[in-house]
Amino acid sequence: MTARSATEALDRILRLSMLVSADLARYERESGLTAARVELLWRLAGGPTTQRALAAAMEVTPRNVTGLVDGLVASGHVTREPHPTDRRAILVTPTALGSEAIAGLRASHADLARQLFGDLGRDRLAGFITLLDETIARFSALMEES
Amino acid sequence: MTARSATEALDRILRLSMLVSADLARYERESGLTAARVELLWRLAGGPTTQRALAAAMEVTPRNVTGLVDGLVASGHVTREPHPTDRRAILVTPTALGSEAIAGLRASHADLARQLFGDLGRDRLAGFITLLDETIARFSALMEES
DNA sequence: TATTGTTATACTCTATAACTATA
DNA sequence: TATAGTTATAGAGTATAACAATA
Repeated sequence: MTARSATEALDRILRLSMLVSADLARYERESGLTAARVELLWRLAGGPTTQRALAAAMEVTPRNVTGLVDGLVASGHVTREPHPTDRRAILVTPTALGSEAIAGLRASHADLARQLFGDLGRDRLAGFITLLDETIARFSALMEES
Repeated sequence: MTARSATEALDRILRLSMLVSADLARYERESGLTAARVELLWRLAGGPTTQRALAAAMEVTPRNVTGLVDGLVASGHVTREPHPTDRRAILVTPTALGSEAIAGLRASHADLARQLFGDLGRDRLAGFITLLDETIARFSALMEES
């Protein structure tokens, strides 16, 4: 049995990241949405949201959100509604089409999880999640250092 | 002990993907290169390459490669050299600066792997790699279906 | 005829800076 | 004075289509 190296593990993580990206790209093609617009829609799941809050959540400039919302308004996924108490602000609000897209995202996510891990077995799944959590914790700590 | 769900595992994978992206973004800031240019440089590790081959490898249009190479020529990372036998073709060739950047990428990769998995222990590391390989295999199969 | 790379054009995401309307 | 959003401007990545030079 060959000893496995740390680099081999990192290579696997990178490969999985690429697969996740490819899967997202597939969803984009099918839905006609782009990654940034999907992310914005995803963040509307909790209800109508101001552009300022979206910019903060997405870690992007307010100007950028203006453009993304323009696109989603044009495609019919959201509308700009007046804020009930603050006349400066706008509530980005999903339309029926937008809500359907969000529901589709959730369903697609759950389906992928089932197909990837549905047959894994309880104990191995728990062990895998533990290892992933440890990796995430170390990675996060490294990112915060720099 | 709570039963862990497939969705929890997929959420971890997505979180790790985001961390990988963030780490790449950090490298971009430090090096002054962009993700697409880093990927192109990375693919020059095997030696000078035609733009056509780069476009095929990166799954991107030839026109796009023209722009990326323009940028890397301007930053001094590569030069365009004539192909020895095909006068239509160009060999994108790393400069000393470009080769240094590629070496830096490799070093940074190895360092990250050591910091993430260096203390994991032989058996747990081997088990983790096995789980990751299984996940990659299932994911790849799913992507090829669609 | 087919291939390599470029020019022309266009769309999206991203950023900074200046500005308007409102708080 | 501070905040929410827009206009103006710019750069990077991406794409298609038409074209020149070469194979």
